[in-house]
Amino acid sequence: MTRKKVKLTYITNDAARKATFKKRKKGLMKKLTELTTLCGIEACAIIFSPFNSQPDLWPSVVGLERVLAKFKSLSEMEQCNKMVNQETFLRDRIAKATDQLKKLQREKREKEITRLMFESLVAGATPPRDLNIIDLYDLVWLVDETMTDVCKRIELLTTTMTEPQVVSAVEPSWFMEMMSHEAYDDQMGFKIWDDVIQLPNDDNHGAFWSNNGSP
Amino acid sequence: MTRKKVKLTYITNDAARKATFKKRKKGLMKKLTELTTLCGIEACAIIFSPFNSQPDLWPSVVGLERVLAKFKSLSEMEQCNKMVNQETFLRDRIAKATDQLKKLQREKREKEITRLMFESLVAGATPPRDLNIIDLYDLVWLVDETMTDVCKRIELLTTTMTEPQVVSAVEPSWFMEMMSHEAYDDQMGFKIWDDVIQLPNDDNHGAFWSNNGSP
DNA sequence: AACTATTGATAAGA
DNA sequence: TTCTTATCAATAGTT
Repeated sequence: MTRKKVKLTYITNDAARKATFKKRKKGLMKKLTELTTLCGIEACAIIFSPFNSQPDLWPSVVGLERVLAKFKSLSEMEQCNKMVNQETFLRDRIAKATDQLKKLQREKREKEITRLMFESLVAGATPPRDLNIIDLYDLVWLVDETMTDVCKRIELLTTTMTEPQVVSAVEPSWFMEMMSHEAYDDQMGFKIWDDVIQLPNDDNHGAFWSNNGSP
Repeated sequence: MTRKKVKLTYITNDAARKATFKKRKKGLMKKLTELTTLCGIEACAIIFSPFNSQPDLWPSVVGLERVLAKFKSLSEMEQCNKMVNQETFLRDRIAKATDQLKKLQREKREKEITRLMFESLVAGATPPRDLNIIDLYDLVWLVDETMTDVCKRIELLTTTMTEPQVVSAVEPSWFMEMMSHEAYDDQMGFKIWDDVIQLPNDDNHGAFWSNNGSP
C-alpha cells in the first residue's frame, strides 16, 4: 500500500528500485496501450535499464521499427518545429507551481499582518517591535482598509438597526475569518516544492503583499 | 469525474478523443519522467497524432536522439533476444484474466449446484427438472460431500455436546456460506472480458466443476 | 481550463 | 516471488 506520497528522487535501495521499475514499466506500457487504442494513434517507447541487458520496447519490434521509420522520415527542421517535449512539460508545471506559491505567500502575508493588527489592538496600542518599513506600510494599509469597513458597517447598522442586542451578539463574518490564522508556514514549501525541479526567479511585480517571510 | 469504467475501444467522438488524448499524453509523459528519475534510467517515447502535425517527443529532441542512437547500436539479433514487448505484456494479462475467469466460473457453478441441492431438499425430494447428466453428477458429488460433513458434525456434537439449546440456535458457518448465493451471473463476463482483447480456448483440464452455464 | 467522483496505479507489507 | 490493500494519482464527464 502506498503508505506515503512518493518523493520524486532516485531510489537508492537496489531492491526497491528494481521493484518500482518493474511495476512502473508495466503500468507505463498499459498506459501506452490504452492511449493508442482509445485515440487510434501510433506511438512507441524504448526503455533502457540495468535490470535487462536488452531494452524494453513498445510495441513489438516491428511496430517500433515502423514508428521509428516514420519519425526518421521527417526532416530535422520539422522535428524541431512546434514540438511538445519535456521542456514544455516542465515549464508548464513550474508555472502552475509558481502561481500556487505566490497565492499562498500572499495569503500567508495577509494573515500575518492581520494578526499583527489585532495583537496591537488588544495590547492597548503598544508599539510593535521588530517591524521594518515594509511591514509597517502593509500594516497601515490594512488598518485603513479595516477602518473603512468598520465605518461602513457602523453606518449601515445606525441607519437600519432595530434590535441593538443582536448586533453585539453576532460577529461579522470577515472578523471571524481574520481571526483564524493558522497559516501555512510549515506545509507551504513542502507542499509546493516537492516535485518541482527548479523555480524561476520571482520578480513579484503587480503583487500588493510584500511577500516578506517567504521560505 | 469518471462516471464509469472506461471501455478500451477507439473513441469515435472527435472532441472527446482529442480531450482524452491531451490528458493521457500529459499523464504518460509525467509517468516517463517519474520512471526515469526514480530508477535513474534512460527512456524515450514518440507519439504520433492527427492533432499535432509533428510528433510529440519525450524527452527533448537531444535526449531522444541519444536514446535512439543507443538503440540502433544494438544488432538486430540483440534487439530480438529476450525482449519484453507488447505481445508478452498482453499474454500475461490474458493468462491472469483466464485464471480469474476459471475461478469465478468454478465458484458460480458450485453455488448453482448448492442452490439446486437445497431447493430439492425443501421441495420434499421432488425430482429436479431439466437436469443433464453433468448437473446430476455434480449434484451427487455435492450431496455426498455434504452428507459426510453432516455426519462428522453430528458425531462431533454427540460426543462433546453439553448444552443442546445452543446447538440448534447457531448455524454452522459453512451452512451460512452455502445459503448466500447471489452469484456472479450478471457481472462475471463483463468484469473479466472487458479489457482483454482475446482469450485462448479453455481446454479446462483438471477442473472438477463442469463449468456449465458459462457466458 | 477547472472541478470532483470514481477508477486506476502502486508502495509497502504479508 | 506473487498477492493484498491502503493510499496516492490519473482522469471522464461536467461546468
